[in-house]
Amino acid sequence: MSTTSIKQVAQHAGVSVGTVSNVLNRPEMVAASTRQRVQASIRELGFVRNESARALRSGRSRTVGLVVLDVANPFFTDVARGAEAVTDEQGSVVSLCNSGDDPERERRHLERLEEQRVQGLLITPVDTGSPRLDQLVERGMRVVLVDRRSGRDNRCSVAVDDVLGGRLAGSHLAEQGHRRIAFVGGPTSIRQVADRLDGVSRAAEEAGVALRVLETPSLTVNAGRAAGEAIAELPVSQRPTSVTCANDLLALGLLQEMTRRGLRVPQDVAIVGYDDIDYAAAAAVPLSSVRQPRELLGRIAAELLFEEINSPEDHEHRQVVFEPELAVRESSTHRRRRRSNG
Amino acid sequence: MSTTSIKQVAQHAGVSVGTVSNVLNRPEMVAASTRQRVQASIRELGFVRNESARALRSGRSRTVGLVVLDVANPFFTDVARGAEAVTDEQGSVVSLCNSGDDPERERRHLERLEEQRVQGLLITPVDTGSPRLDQLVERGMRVVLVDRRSGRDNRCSVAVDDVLGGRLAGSHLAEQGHRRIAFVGGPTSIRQVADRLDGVSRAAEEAGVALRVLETPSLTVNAGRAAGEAIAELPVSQRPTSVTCANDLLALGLLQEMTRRGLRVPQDVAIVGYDDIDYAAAAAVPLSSVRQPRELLGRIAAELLFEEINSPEDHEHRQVVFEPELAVRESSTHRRRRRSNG
DNA sequence: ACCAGGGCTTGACACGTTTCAATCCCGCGT
DNA sequence: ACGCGGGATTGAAACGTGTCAAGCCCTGGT
Repeated sequence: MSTTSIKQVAQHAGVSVGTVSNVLNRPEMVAASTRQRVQASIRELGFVRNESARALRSGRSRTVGLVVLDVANPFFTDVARGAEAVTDEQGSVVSLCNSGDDPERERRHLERLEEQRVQGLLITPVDTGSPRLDQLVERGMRVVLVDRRSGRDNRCSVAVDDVLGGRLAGSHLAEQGHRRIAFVGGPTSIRQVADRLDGVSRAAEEAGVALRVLETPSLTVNAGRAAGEAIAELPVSQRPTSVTCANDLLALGLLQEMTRRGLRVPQDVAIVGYDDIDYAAAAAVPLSSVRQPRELLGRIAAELLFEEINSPEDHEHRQVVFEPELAVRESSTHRRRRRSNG
Repeated sequence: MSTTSIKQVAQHAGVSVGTVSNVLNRPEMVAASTRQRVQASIRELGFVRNESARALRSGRSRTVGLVVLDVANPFFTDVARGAEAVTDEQGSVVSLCNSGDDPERERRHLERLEEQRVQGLLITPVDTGSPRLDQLVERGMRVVLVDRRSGRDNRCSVAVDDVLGGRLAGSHLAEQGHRRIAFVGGPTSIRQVADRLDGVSRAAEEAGVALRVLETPSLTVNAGRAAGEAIAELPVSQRPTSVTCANDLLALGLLQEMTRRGLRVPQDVAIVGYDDIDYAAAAAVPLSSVRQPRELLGRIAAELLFEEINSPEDHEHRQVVFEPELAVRESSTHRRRRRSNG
């Protein structure tokens, strides 16, 4: 590997290491002629700064950690994009980690990020209840919760009102005349899932319609297919006429399985998804879905984090909550409607 | 931040720093009683190893870089998953970077990864021709090209035969009786795009059918919509009856736009995508697509990299090429066929 | 001629580890 | 009683950088 150090540059340019360091970090402090000579040596020797040494010496890295539940989920990639934009403006870099909804993997990532001495952490934790995060905060790690509300007031959080989102979906279906509604999603240990279910069930209660809950082991297309199988095999008299899914991947899987079995959407079963990912509108039947400001979520989370990093003294923790909207499309409306635009 | 160092642990446990280091790295070398005492101190003080210092001292980090063109593209997230699995087995960690197809962002990422002294690099470069990568290799960086064949023999590469993929798509369409075929994709400076086009055009030539090329500025759903607009507005006599897209995102956008304008797929325009992402089969009209072993691509790339890292002397660079397959679905077949399974 | 002051440069120390030769201690064989 | 071997521990050096007090030289003012 490129093993040239500041010392060799110094020797080559006939100056001291301190001067080279100054050229790199405060170029205005060094005389123009010297600066040029040093820069020439740097180029000639192919010198590359050693980030480990810099981090060690200055006591802090230029990295923030972003831990998400599923990198393959477009929701999180959009969040990541927002977070990365802000981080980039701050001259830092994002270390993107995928917990895959597995507490053990999450633990390993957190351990590593802490060893890395990252500046801070943006995280959608697998389990909100775990004390691990609190311990991190107590040890001085700056943490912002993403897509999750903080129970404590010792950190910032950026979230979307999932109860409201669930309610939007549920009451929309009730308004469409559905009397048997199902909710597909899980595991309910995930806070978002629980909140969305909560919203749907409140809406169902208010409208006086029955709610059936099908818990899934994960939030993937495959789990959606499996749920679709379960629903399709119910006797028609018991089968729900509409389903709210905890996210779009489930909804897409469900839709796919329905179609495969010859059940029509929305006539036989109406479907509402959650997240409004790009593929939702492009699905076999354009999917109604609860839309969240994904990229903004990431942006704001990162901004809060850097606010805390840059002025720790007069920073006070905030809990930001966005409101979702329902994008109504064909999968949940009986009358076929012409879409006004793409 | 947790600022306890090995020195403080040593003092607390009444041993020397060397011993603490040994407890951490070669626990079998230290007497059981001492080990337990040290471990107790570690827990009590909440000590966390400083990765920067370790990397500096040992001269190498435990990180490999993975630079992709688009993290939001499921193709790359699957590649990343494969690469991460292998990296994880090796006790290292992946730093996932998104160049967004922008040479400048790619440059910044490479610079940072080099400063980071990463163990190696898995990369799908924006521009194969750029000398930057060669310079990196010359400076001793271990590089494996992903989804791209290496012109040089100074590094490994893992790719899929894109010419073959294009040919599969093209001859499939010709066999279906199409006489006017279009190719949608771009920019053609991207090697994959050029190769796929090459394959399609060879197939067209062999079958003696006309090929029209629509170059797009990027490989996104939106670009697909725009291309769809262009195609739909051609006079029917000139309009291609089938389209091969350079990736599935384009195909989905194209499909969406066709449907919006009342053109039927596949009757009016047949479509074949590329990548066979999960959403392809779930699209409005299930999408025919060229399937690549995405996760395997990432796995093998990482395995080659670690082979080179772990035994640099007897490692010889290899160019691995996988063969793609065509997944035929409704979007390119005239007769409706029942899908055999999900 | 001398001093003050300011612009540049230097040199040494510190950051937290790992590594390794040197040392220590203890029990065993003679 | 003595030396020896070997396991356990120590202490110091090094990794590459940032920082900062101290020193250098030169100019301008008196």
